[in-house]
Amino acid sequence: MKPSIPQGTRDFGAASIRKRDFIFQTIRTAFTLHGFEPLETPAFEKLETLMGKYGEEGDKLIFKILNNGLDKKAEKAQAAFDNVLLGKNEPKLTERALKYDLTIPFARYVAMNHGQLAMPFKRFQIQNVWRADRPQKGRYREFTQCDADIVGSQSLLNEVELSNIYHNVFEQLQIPVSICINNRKILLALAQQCGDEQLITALAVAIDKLDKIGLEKVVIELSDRGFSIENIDLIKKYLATAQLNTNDEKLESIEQLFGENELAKEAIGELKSVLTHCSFLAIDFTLARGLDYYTGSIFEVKPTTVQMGSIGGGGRYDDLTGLFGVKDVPGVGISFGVDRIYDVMEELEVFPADITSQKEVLLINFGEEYATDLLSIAKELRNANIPTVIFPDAKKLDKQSKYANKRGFEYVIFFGEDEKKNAQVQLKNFITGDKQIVTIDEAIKLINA
RNA sequence: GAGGAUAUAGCUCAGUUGGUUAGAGCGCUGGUUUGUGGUGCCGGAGGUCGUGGGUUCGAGCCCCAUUAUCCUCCCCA
Repeated sequence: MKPSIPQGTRDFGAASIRKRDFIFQTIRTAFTLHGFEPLETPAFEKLETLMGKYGEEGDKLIFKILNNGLDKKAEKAQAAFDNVLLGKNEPKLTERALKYDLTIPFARYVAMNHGQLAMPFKRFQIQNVWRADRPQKGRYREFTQCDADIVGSQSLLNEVELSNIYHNVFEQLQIPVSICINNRKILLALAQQCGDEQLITALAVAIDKLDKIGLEKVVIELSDRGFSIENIDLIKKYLATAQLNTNDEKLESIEQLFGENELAKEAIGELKSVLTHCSFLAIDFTLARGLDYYTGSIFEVKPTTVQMGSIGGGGRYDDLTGLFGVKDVPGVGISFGVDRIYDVMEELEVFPADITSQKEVLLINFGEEYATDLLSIAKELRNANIPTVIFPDAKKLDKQSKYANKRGFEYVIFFGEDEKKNAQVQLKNFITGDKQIVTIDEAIKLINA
């Protein structure tokens, strides 16, 4: 058979792992410096833990794991399978699923352990998640998320801290981004004005498309969804804020639009409070975000110079653990999409040059009789923190040298008959081509220089 | 779920209106200095043209089906 990997997955070679590690390190350091503690949860959860948390679409995109020992009757299995395809829970066929994001498993963890956790609880989590989505540019079926959440605190200071993490990390990674903020309460207020808070989902879906399909088509979609002409007129006025340039202008026009609406006043107050400390944030009243569990601030990060979907997102949820029977644990969190960040950085060519080159040394093998010497040279080099490879076979020297060249060793050490007589080594710099005969200690100094 | 594109050597691709032994670059491999790589020069291996049918005297090229991948929309990181 022709070897291949499943759709939407990737292998990571040495070069890409080093680059990915660079991103992970940057994010992990920022999380740690802001006092978040690490957490890991299983790759798969009980299906019931995940189902119904991501909306109808989300349920279909969850990777379900087939049970072992399935019912042998074909019709029964088929019926169960059809249920699963409809996005229903079907314990006879599948009762576990790969995790879809890090937030819901985290909520499950908090709900299970809230008695023991020191509140406010701050955790970060860097793990893979899986989605049975159709892969395309910047979209994978297995990808890595880096989440930081704070639960057990209503304070907007948390929003400020998380915003600062976004700001710091993308600055360090040298990705020009716009970090957008909005507040779900303002959308809820808009739904209220339209006569029904339940309309928020339909409203959010339509509004979110503004920059993609344009105002006219949004209006058409809204009217298809049954919004009245007066309501659409209101929504149009609301969307007009997207044209304004500054946060102040946007806030002002929204204030005028909503007047004395309590929710709107709350939302505006919260936005202003966060903006006081984070002037880099950009208000975007058309930002909606699909996930239903957000209730307050919502964030989204987009690269400004590269065509790519959002590379980060998050928001406040007042009752995430309520889904698991634990009330009154409000929280707020953000997420980084490492895979997209990687693609963006690759496109912008902003990976530091030195992460791909390692100061490694190759010891040329002149034959079995030198094994003991090579091992002790290697030991000295490694004690000096120099990654060292002993070429295992006494192949021709040009073969060994070619290997050194191909793998990108910075130094090669020759230790053969002549060198052994003088208790020295020949150190060759494979970048410059310079050779010199020196003692091992001198070689170590030269390499570490 | 809807739409579009592609499938030829290990990789990236070319292949002209269907016409003999299907090409290039890179990579791999051997030699060019029998203790030294990268650049040069010479040589070599490697493809039942995604799969299955059909049209034709003849198909990499045309038609149908199928599978896979990529891209767009939906949705998202």
